[in-house]
Amino acid sequence: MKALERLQVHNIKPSMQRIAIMDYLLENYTHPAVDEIYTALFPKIPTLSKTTVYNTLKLFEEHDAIKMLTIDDKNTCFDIDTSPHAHFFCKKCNKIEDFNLMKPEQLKGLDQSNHLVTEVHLYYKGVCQECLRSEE
Amino acid sequence: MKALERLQVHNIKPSMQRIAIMDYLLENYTHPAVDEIYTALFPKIPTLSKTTVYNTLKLFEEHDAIKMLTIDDKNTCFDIDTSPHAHFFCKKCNKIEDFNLMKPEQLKGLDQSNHLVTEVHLYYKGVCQECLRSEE
DNA sequence: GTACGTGCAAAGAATTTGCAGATAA
DNA sequence: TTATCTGCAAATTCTTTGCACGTAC
Repeated sequence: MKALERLQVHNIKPSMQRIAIMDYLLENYTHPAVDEIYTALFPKIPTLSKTTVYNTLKLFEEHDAIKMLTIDDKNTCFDIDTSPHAHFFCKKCNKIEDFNLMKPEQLKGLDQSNHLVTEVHLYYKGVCQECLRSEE
Repeated sequence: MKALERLQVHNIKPSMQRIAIMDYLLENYTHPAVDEIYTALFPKIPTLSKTTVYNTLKLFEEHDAIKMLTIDDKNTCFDIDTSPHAHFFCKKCNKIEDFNLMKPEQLKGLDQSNHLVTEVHLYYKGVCQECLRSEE
């Protein structure tokens, strides 16, 4: 899917910067943080500012075009794949990879992809009962 | 389990501050962030500094006495329960609750605890194949 | 006395905000 | 025109670092 098309599908008004950022996300499945995107695009768009990257990613997320990942406590990362899937975070090189859901016996220890899995984190997000009530 | 005992089990040399912080974690299953712990303990220990809270939590984590949670991108939280379990993060009040593992049909939508689950995040952490090789 | 623990102040890094100029419908 | 988009600079927040003092064995 082309960047422009994807913006339109999610009701995001296109601009040069937005297309470039969406394009980067579509071409690079590296779950990039703000700085990676900024550094990659700056040579092509020398007027680009980090503020715009922040603004744009926030906008994309609000329109459900991307998903925010809070795996790495140093950097917020973004995923163009919004469907439910798991991730693997290497605590040494800090890279995030997509990961197939694993069977319980594969958790912890060495899995078939030869990564050493030491931690499993499962989070749900949403709105709790109390907050739902107070919204009425 | 008493705080002192838990420190000893994990080979952490006790001190007044360490006991107080461990005690707070054992008494409050709120998955507190640094600031919550600091604010709660400061009245009792007026000389306490945030640096010490940071140092202590880092030390606890290194000794596997607590687990760091990177759910909320604003605040790193800590969990005294190091066994594998799921969490629920309310995007409105920012509270983190323990959550039983849910069946797939309960994911997304309203579960039996009446929280509105809108996102499911599953992360694995560890060391990737490349980094394992370069360690040899 | 030596090693370790604590805490201040400063530095550093990630992110947000305010605002003014640029751009587009 | 009129609303929206962009980007600079400053502010804010979270976290780390350097260092000196204090404490304990």
